[in-house]
Amino acid sequence: MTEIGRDKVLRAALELFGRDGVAGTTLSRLRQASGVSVGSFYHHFAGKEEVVEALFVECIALYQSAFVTELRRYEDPREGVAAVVAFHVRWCLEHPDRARFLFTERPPGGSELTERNRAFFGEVLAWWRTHVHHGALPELDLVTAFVLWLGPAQELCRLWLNGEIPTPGNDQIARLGRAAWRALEGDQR
Amino acid sequence: MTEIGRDKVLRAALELFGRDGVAGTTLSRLRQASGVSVGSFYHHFAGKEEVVEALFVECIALYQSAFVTELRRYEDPREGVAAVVAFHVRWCLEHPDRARFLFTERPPGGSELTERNRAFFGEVLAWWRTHVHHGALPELDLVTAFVLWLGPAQELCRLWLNGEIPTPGNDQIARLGRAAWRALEGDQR
DNA sequence: TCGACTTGCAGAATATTGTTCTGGTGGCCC
DNA sequence: GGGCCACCAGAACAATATTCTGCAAGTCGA
Repeated sequence: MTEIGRDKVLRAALELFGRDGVAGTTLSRLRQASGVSVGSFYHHFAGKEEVVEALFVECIALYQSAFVTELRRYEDPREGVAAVVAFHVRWCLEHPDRARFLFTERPPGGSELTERNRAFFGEVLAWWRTHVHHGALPELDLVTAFVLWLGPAQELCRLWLNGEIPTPGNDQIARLGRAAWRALEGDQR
Repeated sequence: MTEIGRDKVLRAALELFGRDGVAGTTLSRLRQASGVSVGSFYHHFAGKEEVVEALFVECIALYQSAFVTELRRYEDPREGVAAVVAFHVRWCLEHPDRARFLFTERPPGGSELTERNRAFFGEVLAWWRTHVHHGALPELDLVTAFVLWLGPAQELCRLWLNGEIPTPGNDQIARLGRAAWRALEGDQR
């Protein structure tokens, strides 16, 4: 398990991709920042694109696992919905590099990614359904529910990550949580 | 006003950037697709990045002007809010190349862009305020209002543009419009 | 009408960046 | 030891982006 070189690249990539974007990061700078030779780099990765994909998987795994952990803490759907909205924003604020990379770069297509997404949505859906069953949440299709739930928070984060708005405050985050609940609760299929 | 070469590049870039992304579009393909020589290209643009910026400005100008036109058609705030949500999604469906470029690429920093954005938000804000004044809409700060209003639609479009979900249907769009209204209306500063 | 000047263009030459190739450690197993 | 393998080094090469030199057609004032 001696993945020292590989990990060095990924750590450096996280910072460089976050700051300068994937396109703005040259391979030599990435190598320079990670202290890795050409040969070593291509030993671990097929190319730049594979670094993107690996990093994407790593970041999204972190995000999704924290997301699910947070979600599971809540029995009450109203609390859960608001909590996850707050979680999303706070996660972006606490991991700006990872978030910028995840949410402002075009996602790569890799199959591991779709696999993880499937699992993730499965978890969320399970939580959702238990509450639908009890009549607390409407039976929206998952996509609609998802965008109503997290779309505003996501858009807010993107604006912040792009430097277009100041850091969101607690009251603003709370407002998004309450609004998400109203948006979700009111509609019936 | 003989911008023939320049325009040929922009038209080709729209298609190529939309399909393959900025990073995936090489300069030679862009030149080949637009039938423009190296010299001609660099006569009109300082480099690839400037093409991105010019195209971005062009696309966002189209989008924003259509947005404002649509918005102005509505006196009733509830109708206006829902109509603009629908407009946003339909605009993406009707101009997938432009939308993909605008909403899935990292926005460039140019000053003309911030200028246009300022003007645009000014227009929207004006509409918003007239209704706040009449008590029909809450006095949210513009950012919060904006993400609540269009965040879900925007996220839905992004998912579609990335090929992750099927084409949104009319009922789904209408639902987002009604939900946006509930999200906005309920909250007071 | 001349000629300085500009705009738009062509393509060779060059610089920058990404990828492949050849090889060299050092550990591990037989 | 010798074959094998993960890891690494860096020269060589390929692809891509950018600069440079020059040319043709307009235009504008003297």
